[in-house]
Amino acid sequence: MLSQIPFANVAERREQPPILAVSTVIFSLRDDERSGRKSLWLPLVRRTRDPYRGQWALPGGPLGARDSLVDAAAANLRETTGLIPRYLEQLYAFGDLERSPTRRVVSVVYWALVREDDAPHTDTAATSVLLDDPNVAWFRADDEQVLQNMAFDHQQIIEYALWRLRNKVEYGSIAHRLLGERFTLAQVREVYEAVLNKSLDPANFRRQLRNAADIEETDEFLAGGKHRPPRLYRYTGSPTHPLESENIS
Amino acid sequence: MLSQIPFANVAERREQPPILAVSTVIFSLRDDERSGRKSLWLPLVRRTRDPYRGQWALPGGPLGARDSLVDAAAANLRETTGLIPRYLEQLYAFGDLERSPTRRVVSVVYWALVREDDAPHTDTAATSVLLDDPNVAWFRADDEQVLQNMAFDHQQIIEYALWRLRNKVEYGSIAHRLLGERFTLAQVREVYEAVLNKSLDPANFRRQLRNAADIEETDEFLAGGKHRPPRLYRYTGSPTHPLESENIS
DNA sequence: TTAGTTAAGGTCAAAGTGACATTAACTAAG
DNA sequence: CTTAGTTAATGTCACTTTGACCTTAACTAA
Repeated sequence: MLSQIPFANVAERREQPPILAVSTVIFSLRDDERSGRKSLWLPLVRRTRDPYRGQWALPGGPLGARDSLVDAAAANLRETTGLIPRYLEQLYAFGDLERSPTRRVVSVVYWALVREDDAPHTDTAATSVLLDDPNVAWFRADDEQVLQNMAFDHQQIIEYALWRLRNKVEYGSIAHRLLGERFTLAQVREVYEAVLNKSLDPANFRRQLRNAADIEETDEFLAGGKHRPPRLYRYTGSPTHPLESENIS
Repeated sequence: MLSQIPFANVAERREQPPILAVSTVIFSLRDDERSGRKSLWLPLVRRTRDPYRGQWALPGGPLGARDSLVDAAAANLRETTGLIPRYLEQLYAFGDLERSPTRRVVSVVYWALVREDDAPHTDTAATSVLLDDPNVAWFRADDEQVLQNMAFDHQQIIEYALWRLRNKVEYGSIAHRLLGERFTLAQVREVYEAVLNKSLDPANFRRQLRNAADIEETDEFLAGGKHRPPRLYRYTGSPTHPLESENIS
């Protein structure tokens, strides 16, 4: 594997100070024809330079000297994908020696959930890896084909982000961030079915959600379906700890 | 506040690439005369240089070019405190612009739990801030006096580590790491009482612990008390995710 | 032998959970 | 206008889990 970047020699690059970078894993909910259910999708960018030129990678870039970590992640995300997430949560700092074949890079990775409306799923066709035109595309979060051919250690990063998502305790906050201000209980259930990848009893799920103190009913209903209009609810909780949900300045 | 370090000027230092450092928050259990219960203690080191010379700080240092993040944390810990924790878990990466008054520093912070035996609580007297001799000392994790006078943003870091500890889901693993291989159910209860800072019903706590699949009884008993000898138990669980418990190489 | 102490297990009412049935309120087909 | 289809919303019931408390077991020290 050739590289045009200096310090490709291991002994040499190890003497260089580590580079600091930030990357982001973004999840969004989307209809999935394959499973019939909603499922999780994430945007990736195609690398235009070595190493891993042409392969898919997480959006990210070097940490600017004037940005805090979370600001750098947000700025980079806007530039590369056009996405403006409302909040970012720190996932993990990856710093193994051999994670980049060129220079030593320590990546602070953030993750976020965005609503379907905020996520311009520009091209449905871009869900195929075969496409060679655009440099940003959305993929199913469990698309093995794509994950296994990612640049750097980004496959592990995405898998860890998924693990964290599935092990998030708070019911309401995830749904709220994927769905928006107001949502029906059935939509929340769809979120959980997508994340946990299993069906849930609608009646029991409703009972548990309503008892969870951080979800509150509104006076509005969602009309338009071919059935009784469901009531809309609102999320009233706040992040459990400031660092678990960083604001973007 | 004077400083002998270059780039003290804000405009200047912002052009410098960020420095990468690692620090560690270590918790250990210890008898506490004040509360009558066991409580959490942590080791701090006294700074011998500006900035914050003379104040207490978390053990830590710059990231060596040859070390992975977790190895750097472990090596630094050994050098500054003599402690060799069996595992480290990544807590958070702190990277705000103004967290160090001199150069821009991004700190990847780890945390760990160590058993009382592994923690050489050398000097009981060192629990007082007034002492001026040693450069390492142990303090109660809720000692406001000390926390409020810590160097850098280390007070917030410790508070976040405590929050994470209190919100850890797994019953068994925390106790196992603070106590060792074999332990009585009452010792586990003491751990929880110390961490959560409240009393728990011994009978109900026992019932719940025994039902938790990752704790298993042994054939041994702990003799020596002035009462019926309690049975010893063993932790059989494994970390929920590799990144949640990094091995030290 | 007895008092003191903690271990270990049991009881019982209250609360919570999972499986499933019933009624409510809309749309669309005839 | 009526009826079938669909999902919303609530209720029922057996079963499990929880919190408060009691009883008995097994040791030490006086």
